[in-house]
Amino acid sequence: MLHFWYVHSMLDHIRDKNALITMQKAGISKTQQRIAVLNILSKAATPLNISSIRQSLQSKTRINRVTIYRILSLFKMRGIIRDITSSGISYYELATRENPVHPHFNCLNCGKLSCLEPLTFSQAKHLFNTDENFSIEHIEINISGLCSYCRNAT
Amino acid sequence: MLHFWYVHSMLDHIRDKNALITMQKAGISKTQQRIAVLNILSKAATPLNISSIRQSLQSKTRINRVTIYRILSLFKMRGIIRDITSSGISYYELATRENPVHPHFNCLNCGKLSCLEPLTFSQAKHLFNTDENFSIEHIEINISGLCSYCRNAT
DNA sequence: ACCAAAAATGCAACATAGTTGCAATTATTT
DNA sequence: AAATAATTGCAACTATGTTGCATTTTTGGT
Ligand SMILES: [Mn+2]
Ligand SMILES: [Mn+2]
Ligand SMILES: [Zn+2]
Ligand SMILES: [Zn+2]
Repeated sequence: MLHFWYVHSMLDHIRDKNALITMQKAGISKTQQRIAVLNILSKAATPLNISSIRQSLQSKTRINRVTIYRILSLFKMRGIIRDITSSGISYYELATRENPVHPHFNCLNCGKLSCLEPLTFSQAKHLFNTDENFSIEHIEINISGLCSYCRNAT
Repeated sequence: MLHFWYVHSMLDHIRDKNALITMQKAGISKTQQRIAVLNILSKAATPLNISSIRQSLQSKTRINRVTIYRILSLFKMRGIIRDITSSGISYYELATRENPVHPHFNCLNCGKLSCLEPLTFSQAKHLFNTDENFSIEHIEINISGLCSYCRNAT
């Protein structure tokens, strides 16, 4: 019989190792706090905001509020994560090769942020009449409405 | 000879009248503070954030910080204005028939927010593989990079 | 494994955005 | 013009985000 806790701790172990490799590659020190933040983001199914990250963290690692901001800022600079600001709130998600920039859907009822299928940069760029003199560096698309759960739970 | 100040005060007068008509139509009380906020937004060439609105206001009308939030919130509810949240900051612009929802460009250097040509809702909606069970209510597109001024001023 | 240097964290203090309850003021209605 | 209804100002509060500096942890060399 396969024990749930066993599989779980095994996955955690793999994640820890991946976290270390990521930081190795980025050339930054491997601290307890950074590993913890990275693990939470890699476990997450959707982008997380600061308060979600904080909640997930405080049950495991002792970590200061300021430290989380500094870690997220560093990770972003190094291209390890990217942030999405939807309706004024910053969310964070892993930025890997397999996970390119994509639009997001924000449920107006439950607040959940979901990832949508990616649009290629050129696809998106083609849409905007920027024959103008803007040099586009980033395109952020946030869609809002009701998620399937909230729509059916009237 | 045409006097600058004369044309200016004439335009101000027209704006005041328009503001009153707008609030009449919306069925809300016509207060000094609301007229002031509406005039600032109708004068603006680009969407304004709270601090810009506050700065423009304090030279003319005495108005409390909280009141501005309440007015903007009311105007938004009544469809008089719409807000754009680009990189975590809320901006406000007039929402008229002649000015439909459109993408915005945020200069990463000078921070200025510019309005881009509108995309029709169906055009935009067509882009996203939302054969999924989301009901789309709003599509927000924020593009960032360098504006012409900042790009040429290297 | 140990030590010094470098880097990261924790803490306190601060800044700004945004919200709420309630009393004072202003707008609307009669 | 007075009564009523609505709006505003004020104080207090929450949440997010930033900075300087002392303490702790990590790193790299021995
Ligand atoms: Mn995503
Ligand atoms: Mn605009
Ligand atoms: Zn929902
Ligand atoms: Zn610029």
